[in-house]
Amino acid sequence: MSYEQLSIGQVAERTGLSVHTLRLYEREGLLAGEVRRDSSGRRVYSGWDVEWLANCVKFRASGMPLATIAHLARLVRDGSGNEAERLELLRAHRHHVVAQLAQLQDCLALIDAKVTSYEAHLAAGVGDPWVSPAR
Amino acid sequence: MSYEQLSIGQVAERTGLSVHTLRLYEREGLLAGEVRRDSSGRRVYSGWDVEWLANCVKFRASGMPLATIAHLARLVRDGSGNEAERLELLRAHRHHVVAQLAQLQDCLALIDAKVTSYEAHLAAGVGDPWVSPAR
DNA sequence: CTATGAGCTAGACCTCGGTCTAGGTCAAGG
DNA sequence: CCTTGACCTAGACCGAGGTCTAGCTCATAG
Repeated sequence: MSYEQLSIGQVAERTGLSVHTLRLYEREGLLAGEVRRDSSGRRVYSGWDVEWLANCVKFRASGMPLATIAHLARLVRDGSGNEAERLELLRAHRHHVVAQLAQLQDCLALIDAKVTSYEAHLAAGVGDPWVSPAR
Repeated sequence: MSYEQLSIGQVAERTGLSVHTLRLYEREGLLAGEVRRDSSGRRVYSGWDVEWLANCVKFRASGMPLATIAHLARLVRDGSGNEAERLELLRAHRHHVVAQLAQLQDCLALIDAKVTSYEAHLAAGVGDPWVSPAR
């Protein structure tokens, strides 16, 4: 089984992150497998690194701070024996995500109410649905 | 009908924002009704302002930038005649929120998969479900 | 009369997450 | 040989969104 050998530019392309950001993430300890270097010091990523980074992108998109991802990465890097801690971390983030979902649903309901009322307003010429009371 | 007269501290209490943040929001133009002042220059908020701010909080929680909220506030402040623009702005944000919901769902699926696999791992002692391949 | 507490302004400061620059190394191609 | 382009490091810079400080004005309570 031969591992893919990817340059930072290729990884940037497939993860959607910039090369700058990839180097930042590495400095911040987000990578779960230490990055090897070729003979002239350039980073060599594996396909597995790309998968891990794709997960990082999702974690970021769901509001996980870099420090937390770094924490998780360290646990994974440290190998077996801390699975309970990883699970705990994931569950904590899960709670966070579920809370965000609820908030977004809530906001969506507000928007939909306003949109509906503006549509009615525009169609029928009824009063401004979001007006400050005269004072 | 008598309007409520609220101090900045009371508004902070009921919106969950700090007084600092309330003043920031005002400077940034997020308020849809200009804030009056009492005889000695202190801000006097109405119940309507609090409602508006509660909406702002939801917008913020769903990722709307301050500048966009300020834009919406300006439209509302300017009064009738720009309802179509407000509607457009709300619809744009709605799209944004829906996209975020999808991303969060996606992330939730990832987390749930990992959580499930860690639980199985911990219960049964099977292999580390998130291990870097040996290399 | 004075001390306390809430509010005021202007502006400094902070964190987070990127983004970009300067100045250098290296390999391949014309 | 020389240019081009991708990569390297270290570190500056940036925008967003808050948060806090200094120094002031008031009103109320003791």
